[in-house]
Amino acid sequence: MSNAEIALSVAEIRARIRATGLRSTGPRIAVLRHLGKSATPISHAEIADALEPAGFDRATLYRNLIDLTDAGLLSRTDHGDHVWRYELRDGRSGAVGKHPHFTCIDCGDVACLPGASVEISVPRRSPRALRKRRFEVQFTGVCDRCVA
Amino acid sequence: MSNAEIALSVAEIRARIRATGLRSTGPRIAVLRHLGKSATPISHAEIADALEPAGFDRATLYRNLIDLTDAGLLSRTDHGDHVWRYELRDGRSGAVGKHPHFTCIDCGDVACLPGASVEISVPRRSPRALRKRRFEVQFTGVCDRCVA
DNA sequence: TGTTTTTTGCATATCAATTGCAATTGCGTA
DNA sequence: TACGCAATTGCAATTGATATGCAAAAAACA
Repeated sequence: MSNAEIALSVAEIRARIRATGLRSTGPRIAVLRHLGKSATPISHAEIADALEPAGFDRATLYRNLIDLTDAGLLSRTDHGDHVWRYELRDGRSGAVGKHPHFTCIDCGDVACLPGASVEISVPRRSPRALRKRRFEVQFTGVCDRCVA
Repeated sequence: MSNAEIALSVAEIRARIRATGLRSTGPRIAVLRHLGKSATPISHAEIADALEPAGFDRATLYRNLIDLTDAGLLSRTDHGDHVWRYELRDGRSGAVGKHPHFTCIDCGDVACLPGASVEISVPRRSPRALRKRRFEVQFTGVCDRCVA
C-alpha cells in the first residue's frame, strides 16, 4: 500500500502550477503537496479532511481539484465504487502513474499494482482503443483484510 | 454493441422474483423485463425514462433496483464514469454475465466484451483476490466513434 | 374471502457536488 | 515598491441524485 512518491518542493509545485497558467495559491499548493505524499489516489473528502486544520473551504478544494485536473496536473478516476479519487500526474510527461489499481468493494481501500501487467485478448470487433492498448484498467474485488 | 439477451417470459420472471422471497409486483417485473431486453448495463435514469409511460414512481424503481440487487437478481456497477448501471444477472448460477465491459470516457457508451479474456500477472504481494482470479475488470478509454 | 405483511406512491429529507457573488489575493507592470 | 485588474477564495445558497417516513394499496397464504 505504500509507494515511493513524488515529494515535490514548494518551489517546484509553484512552478508547475504557474506553468499551466493558473495562479499558485495556498489551497492549490496544499492540495498538490498532499497528493504528492499520498501513495494512492484519494477522494475529495479525504483531502478536505486532511487539510481541514488549514481551514480551506471545501468548495475551494473541490474547484481546485477540478481546475488542476483540467490543467493536467491531476487525474480523476472512479474506481468502480462511485467515489472520485484524485492522483498526482507524473510531471512533464503528463502521463498518469501508469499502473492499474485494485479497489476493495467492501472497505474502499485502493491498492496500487505498479508491476502488474495486463493482457487482454479481445474479439475482433472490439473498440480500437482495446486492440491498440489505449485504455485504463480497473480491478475490483474484496481485499485480504475484508475477506478475513 | 448488441448482444443476444436473456428475454425471459413474465412467468419466468415472476418465478425468479418469488424464488428470492420478494413479491412479484408490476414495477419489479417491468424492471427485469426491461433489463432483459437491454444489451448493456443501464442507469437508473435510463430505466426510469424507459418505464415512464407506465407511470411508476422513480423512488419505487430506485428501491427496486436496490432490492433486486440485494436479492442477487441484478448487479450494480460503476464503470468509471460515476454512473451506477444495473444489469440482469445470469439465472441460477447467480453469476453476473461474466464478461468485462469497455466504457467510453467521452460519451459514456458501454460495450460488452463477451469473448474477452483477461490475463493479469501481478506482483507477489498483491491482494489474494487478484491472484485467485476473484475480481471484476473494467476498461475505460475512448470509443471508436469518439476517436473519429 | 379475510388477514397479514410487503410494496407503492407521494412528500419530504439528505448529502455531496456545484454555482453566484462580494471580498480578497496573486502577479504583471508602471 | 505600489497599483490595478483578473483570478481566486470563502460563504451562502442551489442543485440533483439518492434515500426515508408513512398511509394507502396490493400480494401472498390460510
